[in-house]
Amino acid sequence: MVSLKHIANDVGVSVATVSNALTGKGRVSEQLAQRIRVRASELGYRPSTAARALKSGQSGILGLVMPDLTNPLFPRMAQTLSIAAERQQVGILIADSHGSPKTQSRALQQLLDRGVDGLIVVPQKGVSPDPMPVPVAVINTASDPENSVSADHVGGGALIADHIQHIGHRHIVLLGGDPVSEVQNDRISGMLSALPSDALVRVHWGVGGIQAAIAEVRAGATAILTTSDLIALQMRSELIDAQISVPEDVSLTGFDDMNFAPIMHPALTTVAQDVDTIAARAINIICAKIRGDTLDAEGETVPMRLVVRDSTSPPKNSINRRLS
Amino acid sequence: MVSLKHIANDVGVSVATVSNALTGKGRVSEQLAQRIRVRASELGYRPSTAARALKSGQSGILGLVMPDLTNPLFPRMAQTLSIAAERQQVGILIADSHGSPKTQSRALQQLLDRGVDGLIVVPQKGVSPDPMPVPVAVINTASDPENSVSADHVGGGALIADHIQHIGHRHIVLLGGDPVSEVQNDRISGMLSALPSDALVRVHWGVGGIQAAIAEVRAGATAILTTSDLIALQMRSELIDAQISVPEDVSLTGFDDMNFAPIMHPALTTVAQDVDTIAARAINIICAKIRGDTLDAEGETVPMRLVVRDSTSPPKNSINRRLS
DNA sequence: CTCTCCTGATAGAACGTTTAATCAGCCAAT
DNA sequence: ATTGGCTGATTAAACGTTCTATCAGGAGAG
Repeated sequence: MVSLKHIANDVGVSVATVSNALTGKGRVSEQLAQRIRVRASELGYRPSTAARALKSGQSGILGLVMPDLTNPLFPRMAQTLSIAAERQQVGILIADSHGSPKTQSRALQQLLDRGVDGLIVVPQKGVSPDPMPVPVAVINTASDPENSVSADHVGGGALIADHIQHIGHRHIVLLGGDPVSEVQNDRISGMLSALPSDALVRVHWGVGGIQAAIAEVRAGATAILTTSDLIALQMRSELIDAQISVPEDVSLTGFDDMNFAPIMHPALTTVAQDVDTIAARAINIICAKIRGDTLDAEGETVPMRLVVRDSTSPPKNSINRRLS
Repeated sequence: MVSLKHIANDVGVSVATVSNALTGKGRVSEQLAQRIRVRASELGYRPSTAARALKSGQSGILGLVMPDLTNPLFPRMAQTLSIAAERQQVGILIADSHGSPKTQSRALQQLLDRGVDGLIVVPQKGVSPDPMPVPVAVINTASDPENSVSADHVGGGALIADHIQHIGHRHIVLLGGDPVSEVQNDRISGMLSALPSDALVRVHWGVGGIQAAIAEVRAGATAILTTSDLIALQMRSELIDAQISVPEDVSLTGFDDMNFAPIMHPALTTVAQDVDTIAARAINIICAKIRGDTLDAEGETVPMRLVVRDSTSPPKNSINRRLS
């Protein structure tokens, strides 16, 4: 391990001068600085982050807490975060909160003990984290717009519902996974807001909802809007069993544009979260707070993007309905 | 930030005594130690990892480098690693190498600069990392059995091929994604090894392989064995278009047991990596090396597990074949 | 009574970096 | 000729922890 002292001895100057030369902070003649820089790189000098952290009180590390690392959005989130973090010269320490609020706060504590400079938290359903001694950015929660960055789930729901009503559907099933989830509720309410008042709309939840949806289709529903690609995939399976074809008999949509959505059969119409923007914005919020900057109204939600594929089409009997 | 010095002043002893009392290393009378511990916890003392790292030269942090964080195995890997790491009191710093060997070595360098104590690397296809100044555990590479832990891809291939031949298939297509991938080659060769010599076997690769497989099915093939669930899903789509039903007309298998495999239609027969064991073993290797322990022959591969679901069945004409 | 041994506690250095304070020269201005 | 200002470099302290060496004091042995 080659330290400032080694370089200092080697070049024949003091440690402080070496430090100044390398960081460009103090007063060093340009030629000496040059000589030091060259020698440092020759010796393969790497500054000790531990020493820096100790002296400055900043570790240059951010903590990332997710409720469930197997959440399909985690990979993309992690990737974008790590790229954005790399650009800002900070590292990302991950922690899993295994879905339970208790382990969430334990995970937070662990990260704090590791000396993270800030936290990025995707909170449990309905659990907002306690006030923390370091800056926090919360993802996918609209509760505290100051610290949070979230996809516009309501807008996304509206987007896809508008697409569906626009191509002529009037008897529609909305299918959610878990009524406790704030995110899923937002999506459903967004859908509801975009559907015309003359439409016949039914909302179902959970596993039982899938069978209910099939019954609804038998009763004339022409579209099923789910709050997750996973639910859509499951629904698709049941529809095959029930001999109902997509999109001829019924249109089907997902949510999140997961990896398998484009290669489903038919390719799934869905709505994509702009994970990149969300992650980048979260990093920005955190870094700005750490530097003490006042950030200018980053609180808005990030719009979602409609991805129309093959699982939606006008209802086969839409013309009849319009004539009636 | 409350430090040893605060506690020392508060209790009226020296810093060294406080340190000894809390770590239990020096010689402190039990009653004094008790008093110090109580006071420390009252003041909410948290040892500074930075100072510890500086003094000891160990950061207590492991680096995890993956070729692509959107890889579907990453979440489970990250989750298990983070749990195992938590148990061993170490943190996990993630880095993405975006698929390119160049950024892989940059990512490694970045982690080293952050002072990680060890590295867990899932290397690029065919790229083995340079010798490193810290212990390294390589995942899914059989090249260096000393440092590496890998799923038994060959065995997994054999497992699924054996299942297929066992239920009567004799005309079989093997479908790989990328012939450059060592992992996929292992899987294919495992399949080949388990198929009886009287079977008619064809191997196809890449996107063109999907159409080739369909042609093969038209020519009498009764099973398609892919090297990835994603390929299987894609194949499934094309089979629907081609009016070929699964598993009645053709059996289909995947690899990896990804999240969507059980909810595909029909639910996909596949082979699961024991990610938990792999991750735990990687952590063990790293921690043992860091402590300087000699580890006892952990080099073996981790067996895979066959998951039989609904996408495989005996070929409809298997009886005819057996009679002939 | 002195010497040694043991226990319980302390002083102080060290890890590598940053930074405020200081200092030696040198030139110009009073 | 003393003062003041400037440049280029150094000294030393500090961050919080660990750990070796040291020390005070009491007990026991000679």
